[in-house]
Amino acid sequence: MGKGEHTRTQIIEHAITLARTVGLEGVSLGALAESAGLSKSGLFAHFKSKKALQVDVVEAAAEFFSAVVVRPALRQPRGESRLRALFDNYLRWIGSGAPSGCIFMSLNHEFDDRPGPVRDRLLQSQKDWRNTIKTVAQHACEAGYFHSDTDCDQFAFEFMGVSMAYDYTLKMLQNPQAESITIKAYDALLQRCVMPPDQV
Amino acid sequence: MGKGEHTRTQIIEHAITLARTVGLEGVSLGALAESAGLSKSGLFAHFKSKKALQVDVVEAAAEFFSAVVVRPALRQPRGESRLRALFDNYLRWIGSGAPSGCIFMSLNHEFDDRPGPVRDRLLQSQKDWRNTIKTVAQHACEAGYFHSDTDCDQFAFEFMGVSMAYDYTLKMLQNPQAESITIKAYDALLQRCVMPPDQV
DNA sequence: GTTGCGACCAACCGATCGTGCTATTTTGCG
DNA sequence: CGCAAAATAGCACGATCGGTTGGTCGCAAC
Repeated sequence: MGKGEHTRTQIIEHAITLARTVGLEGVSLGALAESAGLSKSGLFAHFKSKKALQVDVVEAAAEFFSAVVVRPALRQPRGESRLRALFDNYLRWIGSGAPSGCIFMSLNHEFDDRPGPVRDRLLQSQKDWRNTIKTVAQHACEAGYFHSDTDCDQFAFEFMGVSMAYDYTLKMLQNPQAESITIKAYDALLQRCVMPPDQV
Repeated sequence: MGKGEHTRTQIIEHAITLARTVGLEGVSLGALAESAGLSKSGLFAHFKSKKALQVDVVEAAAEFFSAVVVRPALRQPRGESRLRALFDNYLRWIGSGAPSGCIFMSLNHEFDDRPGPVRDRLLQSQKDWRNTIKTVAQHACEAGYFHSDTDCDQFAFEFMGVSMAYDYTLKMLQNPQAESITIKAYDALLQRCVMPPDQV
């Protein structure tokens, strides 16, 4: 990997950090250059345009998400433990970071009414994520952990709901009990889906 | 109401509309002036600063929310029907409008990491709303509709979760079944809280 | 009829925006 | 080392940003 590639990666990391607080549109090239320690034109040479930079940022964030949330969970055996890992990792993803919170939830709201390549890439990552949840839930059904008639689309929907409420309670309300409330909600959701032990 | 007041109200309405797609920071005074049919300076004369305008916008949105969601629900009798009305109105609030979606959910994500008067006002409205949900749920307990040991904070949390997932499924995923999925999720949440009929 | 005031506007300010074009420096290879 | 290529910086551009200034217009009170 050449030097340019390395710098480029660092730029994107700084962009992600800035975007967490001011949004992706709010990241100006001047501010980003200063944050990354380059001149504005030196930075700009790495990207074709600001829009392209934004797409690259979403791309990088999606890759990072997959690396720390999805792939580790997929290394767990199908069924309960994989589902558990998916939830644990996601909880950590949302709760950690500086500043904390899931960057995709912010970006989703920023771009849900802004058609274009950024929204398109964002939507793709969201569909992937949602599909992952759904598939993992289906495995839980096949493994006999969930009721076989569990609606896995519905499960994914409510799973996302709990996660969003967590992000909101953590970042906006700054409720220190956010995590424990979230775990309770998730447990309640699970309880509706799992087979009663005497039926296993 | 003088002419100035009327113009001012119209400006804020245009600002709310624009903010739905570009965010509140993204509403420039120039674009807002053009949208409202005034000169930039003519518009600016109505506000002390852009920040003050933003606070006024949040204020107006909160008032509107209260008028179309909260107050009509509070006219219903305590217990089941008031809770039902609260949910129905909120669902309509999220699903209607142009463009659709709850503007507070967007603003929350935009300002959750931006300390200042806008965030403060936003947080206040969120606490009010959350408190409304909680209180209405408590009334449902007192009326014997909910189990008396229902955790109403937990209920409010999960209620918000379902609502956020709705907003997301509607605006980002653009799933036409968003509403029916949401109603199912809400019913499941209710089912955990309501007294079984034979115990009533 | 003129005086006073609220509503509004054109022109402008310095700063910053994204984005080119042209050096200049730095890097990696022979 | 020397040298081409890659990486970065300097500089300038038109546009737009939030905000200011000075003033005009219509209307109501006197």
